[in-house]
Amino acid sequence: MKTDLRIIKTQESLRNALLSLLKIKPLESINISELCRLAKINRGTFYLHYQNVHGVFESYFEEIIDDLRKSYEEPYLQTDFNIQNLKSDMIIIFHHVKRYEGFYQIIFDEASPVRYYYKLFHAIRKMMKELTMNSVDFLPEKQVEYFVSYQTNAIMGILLEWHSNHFSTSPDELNEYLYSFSKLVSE
Amino acid sequence: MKTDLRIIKTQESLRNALLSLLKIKPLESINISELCRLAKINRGTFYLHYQNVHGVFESYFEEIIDDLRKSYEEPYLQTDFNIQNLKSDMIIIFHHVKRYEGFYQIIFDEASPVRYYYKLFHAIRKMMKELTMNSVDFLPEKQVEYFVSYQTNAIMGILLEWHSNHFSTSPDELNEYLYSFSKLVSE
DNA sequence: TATTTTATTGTACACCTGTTCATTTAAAAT
DNA sequence: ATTTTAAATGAACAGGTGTACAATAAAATA
Repeated sequence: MKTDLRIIKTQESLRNALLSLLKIKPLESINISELCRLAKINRGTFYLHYQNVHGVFESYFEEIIDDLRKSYEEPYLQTDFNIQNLKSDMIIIFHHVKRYEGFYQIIFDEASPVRYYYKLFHAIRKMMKELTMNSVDFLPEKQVEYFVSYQTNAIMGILLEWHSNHFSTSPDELNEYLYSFSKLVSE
Repeated sequence: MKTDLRIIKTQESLRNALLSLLKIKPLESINISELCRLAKINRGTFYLHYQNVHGVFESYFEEIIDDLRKSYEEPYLQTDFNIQNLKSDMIIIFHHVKRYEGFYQIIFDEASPVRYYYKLFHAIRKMMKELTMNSVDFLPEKQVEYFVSYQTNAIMGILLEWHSNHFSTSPDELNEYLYSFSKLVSE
């Protein structure tokens, strides 16, 4: 059973309207009424699909996250599922964020709900868990969960620093850093 | 020149009203009008002090962060500025979050602005920088900044995991984990 | 094509928001 | 105690919010 065409049309209009508005003003300043006016959608209809403007943005962000997931799976398909080392896998994240730099400016904006941060965190965490699961199987399960979150968020710390300098470092340089940091930690 | 008594009274009323409301409903559902009604403050007056409900909460959070800073400085005063090792310093953070568990439930709530996360991040980062500065002076400055953010956010990853299990692990246990993870990373 | 289903619309309502401005009132300064 | 300063108030306004419901129109189905 496929989705009603009217639903697709409504959601597309709203997304396009949001993308247009984002080119001229920040997300926080966009309200439902003006979004609906631009999208030529009745305001009541809006509430049949989303709760607020963030809902429209979030549905777009979910597709961007899907793109990250695909980037992660690709190399495995190519190399016949040979597990590569953690560091060379993480460069995928830096390239992904760089590609959608404009969006990640919004994701990491102070006013954005921390929900966006969590969405990215969980996407990266899932990769991280696959990569580290085997190497820490001597740890109790609870501790493994903590370790994966610890590792994942360390990388997100690099993203935060990257954002604070307006993504002015290259993905390759960041990957070098990441590699050297993991050598550094336990001296 | 000290603050006008009327200002203090207004801000106190609003804070008390917010704390009362937080006991019965989530932060996101509290609006300015009801907050002012409860605080017996004219709504126009509210805008002379804050932009939104989060502003009232944030001013309270800043004092909680100050408390963390003080906890961090204390041991140095006691032990005559002997720099202890990184792990034993970080347990302060776990105890702090546990003490204000109710507030950190809100700070880490999906709907909260990521600004709160950043506030905590920067407080911890400042401690982390002091603690690691000397041991990585062979790195170029830019890389040091990345490393400090990497290290800081790793610890915040533990806090995220802690929050997701409703702070059910003890601070001492978390500190054990943190210690073992730093041994683990570069195998 | 005719019929059924359901998404969208238009209208209405009570309430919230952010701002302005003249007036009142309380604190600070003399 | 009186004057000066400035914070708080109350009223008003245009616009946004979230919800409800009957009417319309477009898509799916037979």
